[in-house]
Amino acid sequence: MPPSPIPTEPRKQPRQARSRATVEALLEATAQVLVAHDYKGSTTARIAERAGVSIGSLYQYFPNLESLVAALVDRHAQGLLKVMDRALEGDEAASLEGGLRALIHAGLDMQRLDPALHRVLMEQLPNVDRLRRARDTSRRLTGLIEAFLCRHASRLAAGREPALAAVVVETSLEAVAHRAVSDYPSAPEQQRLQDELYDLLLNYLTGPSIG
Amino acid sequence: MPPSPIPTEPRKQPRQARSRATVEALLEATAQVLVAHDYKGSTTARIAERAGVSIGSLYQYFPNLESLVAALVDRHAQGLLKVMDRALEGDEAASLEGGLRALIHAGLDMQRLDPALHRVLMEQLPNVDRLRRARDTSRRLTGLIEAFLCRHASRLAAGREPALAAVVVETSLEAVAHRAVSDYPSAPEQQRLQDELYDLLLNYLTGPSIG
DNA sequence: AAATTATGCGAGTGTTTCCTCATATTTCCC
DNA sequence: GGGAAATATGAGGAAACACTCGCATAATTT
Repeated sequence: MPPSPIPTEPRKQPRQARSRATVEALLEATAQVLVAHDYKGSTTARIAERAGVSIGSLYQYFPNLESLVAALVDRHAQGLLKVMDRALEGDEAASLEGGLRALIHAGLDMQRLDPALHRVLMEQLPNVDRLRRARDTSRRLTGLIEAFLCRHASRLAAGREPALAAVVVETSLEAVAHRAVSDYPSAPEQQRLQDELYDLLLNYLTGPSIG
Repeated sequence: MPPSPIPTEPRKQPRQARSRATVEALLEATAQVLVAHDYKGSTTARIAERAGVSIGSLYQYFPNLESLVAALVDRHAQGLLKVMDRALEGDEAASLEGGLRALIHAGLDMQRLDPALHRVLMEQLPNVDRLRRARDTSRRLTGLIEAFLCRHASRLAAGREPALAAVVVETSLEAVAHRAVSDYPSAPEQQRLQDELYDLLLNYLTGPSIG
């Protein structure tokens, strides 16, 4: 039996500055508790306590725990898209090589924004939510990359389809960046992995297409 | 505050055939419940019920819920390593190209063994356990790949270090295979992604090293 | 400054969960 | 066949949980 549909719409909008601060504190506390205790250990009581707010106030703005997490996911995804968009629309992206460098830099930044939070959000959310929202941002991310590749279609290897290549690039970029940040914390190690990532993607895009 | 240390050692060994069947049923039920309800919804009562066993019996062999999941993780990891090992020790791996094909095939098989279970185990486990165990198998997987690359060191691009390359190969292989299986269920789509993956890895290993 | 609206509070309710323990049944071994 | 060891049982204690509701306080409006 798949999990039942859970309402994730916010209960009401904060109107005064005071309540906007409360909502903000709740979101921040949710992030912290999520990181500290995993999804399963994240309880409404803990979140309210961390936010310095009463349980009642929490339920004033969020109908349930899931909606709080959903709001956090949305905000985080917004940040990711902004980072990636800036990278692919900047001057550096005029050349394929420059764009790739910017892309990799952005990929690492995405992980570094709040690596622990990123991890929990990507990995631990209940599947319903996670699949819908995460896949949606992932798709939009892939779309951005595809547009970038199309702009440099002449540089791509013969037979390398931008749509498919974008999926490959996005997936391996995120995975290697993730691993670099979480498994190789030292700066020089990260730099070497970053260089390898550049080789990986550039050779793939411009190298011979065998498939 | 990081999650507290939780004992995950099995409580006692089953001696008779009957109890070995009980333990087996519990593990199988854990897998099923985990897939059906996510980690957060997986309760001891549900697992025992699914296994056709009483709660008491569950606690006879496992000190807590986490230890059950840990046992399942170990068993699954064992399977993954076996699949990968067979691929890299077979005749196909005599050439770099053949080995790569076998590697990719194994990577996809790893996902396909029990994709839903694989997913939950990879994504939803509490961090303590997950980090320790998953990272360990990941490291051993990387080790297998590194050994394979060393055997074909003469084919690698100048400056391509096997140890570092193995990390890149393992990470992107797993990520793209994961995505192929879970996002592109149709056979032809998976085949195309498989071909792209081959290009990605081969061009990376043998193509020019810019870094 | 009174009335109205927005916000904040937290003890309490009903449920779910983990896990124990006293007891019953089965298997083993002499 | 009989005693000992292994295994199975499930009611129930204790704690944790999500969420409500009646009331207090603060801000805004009139």
